[in-house]
Amino acid sequence: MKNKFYITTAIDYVNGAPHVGHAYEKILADVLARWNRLNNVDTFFLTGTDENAQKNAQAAKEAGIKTEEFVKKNSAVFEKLCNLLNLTNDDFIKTTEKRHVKVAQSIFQTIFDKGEIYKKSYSGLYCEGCEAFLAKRDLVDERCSEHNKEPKIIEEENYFFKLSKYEKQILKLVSSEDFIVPKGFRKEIVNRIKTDGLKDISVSRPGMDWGINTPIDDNHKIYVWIDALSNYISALDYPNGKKFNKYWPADIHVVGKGINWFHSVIWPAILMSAEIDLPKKILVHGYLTFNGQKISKSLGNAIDPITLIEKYGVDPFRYTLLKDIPFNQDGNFSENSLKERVNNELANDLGNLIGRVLTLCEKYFEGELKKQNDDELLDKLDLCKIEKYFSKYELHHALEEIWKFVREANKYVNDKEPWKNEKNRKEVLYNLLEALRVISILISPFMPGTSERINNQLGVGIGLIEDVKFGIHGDYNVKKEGVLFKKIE
RNA sequence: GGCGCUAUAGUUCAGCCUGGUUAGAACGCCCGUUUCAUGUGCGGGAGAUCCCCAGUUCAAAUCUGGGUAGCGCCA
Repeated sequence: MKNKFYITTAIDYVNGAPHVGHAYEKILADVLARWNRLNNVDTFFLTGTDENAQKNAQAAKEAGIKTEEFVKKNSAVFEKLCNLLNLTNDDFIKTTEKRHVKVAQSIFQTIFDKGEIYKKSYSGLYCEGCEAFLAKRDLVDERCSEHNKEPKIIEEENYFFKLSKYEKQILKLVSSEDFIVPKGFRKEIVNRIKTDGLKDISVSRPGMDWGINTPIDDNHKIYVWIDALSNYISALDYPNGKKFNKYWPADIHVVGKGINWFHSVIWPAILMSAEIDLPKKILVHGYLTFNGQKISKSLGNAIDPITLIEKYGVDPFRYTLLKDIPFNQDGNFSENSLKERVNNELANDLGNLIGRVLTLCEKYFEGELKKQNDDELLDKLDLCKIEKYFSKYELHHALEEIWKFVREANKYVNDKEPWKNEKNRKEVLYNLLEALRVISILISPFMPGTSERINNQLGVGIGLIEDVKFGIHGDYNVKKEGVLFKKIE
């Protein structure tokens, strides 16, 4: 009874430019969104930016630009990235937007009215350099490791959310096999709750000049939990929007492993308190390294994905990220690997297959092929396996399975030798065209642009998963249009 | 410190949950072969102390315990 699919990415801080890791998360979500659309599921895909974070204000200050302008400028880069990545996101939420501010405040108010937000004084180690409280482990010789300053003990009043009240319910939620995937990340959360329990958390910050005011106290801004996380429902026009009624609860929140806790524990507790349905799944992915090195600005290797896309094209970029990185592990993205994959898998295996088949069709039949009998080439495709891999989010395995079929098709051309065997030439080529049509459908979530180019050459429209079988199309009129992938170097 | 993840051919990974054929694949390398095709395709070959130690078992890459290394999370 699955008739809708709501998927989100985390919203990104805009204190710097997007890096490959941002691109990876968005592509991952996009492939899943596209896959659901292929399966005729009404899909809503959301991504966006977290603009209210203190980090952004700090970065703006360092850059000597007004925070509003800084945030607007940087946010636009993230939005541009979404376009360049060819994402099918249905909306792009920015947390400075009115529609979001309204919702964040109303959730804060709801929880406050319920008596689950209360004021308490809090004392901690405050570093003036960081403008933030530090934990003991951040200290080296009693000093802030970054600023080499001794932190002050500061006492301030904050509003706290009674997270502790939800310990039992949250533990039950996160213990479920379906909620946090993959299971390593589930264990991490379950063990942590069992060991440390849940303590109330601060949900406001006093004396800040950037962020959303709490509805109950103008001296306090809403802290990240209630602010940023509520983007997932503010974008749907909670509480009465049509989209909210249709798409909430989220089917998948795609998040990096660093923010698993916030999504698996804090966010559900906030929703419980506000009496809103809970998301169904938190899909946690690992981190990327780039050319073998940790992605960090200080190392200067936070290579701009926009540059990479311009250099290599968006589909090779999408393909390589998804093929190279096992979804439940950290992975490395390297230009060298991209080059090898483009040359071998895209240009040779797939591109050449399409080239040779279309050339044969044009050479012997001028591109026109009437419907023929099934030669069982398509039986070599294991769609069930591909579907299984998608259901387990093992996209690199899904791709591998599709490529097995590509190789089968190449082998089939060799075995049948249609340039030699006139007798069954027509049948063989027709079966190959059917194979290409099916391959185009299957790769469309990963490489939508390439899929479209294949479809154009085959003279077919956009297909769905239900079209992945022999004999759907009828007669073909194909036209070869150059090579699909140029080799690199 | 606590918890979790990872460790398998030169490289990137699969297999581990549900122990049992000569531990699979891709890339790279070597050899053969083909021309419809993008120096493309197909076939074959070399290449692995399955991180270490111990245990369970008739049997361990797989299960258990301990270690080592890398990474992550700790509100």
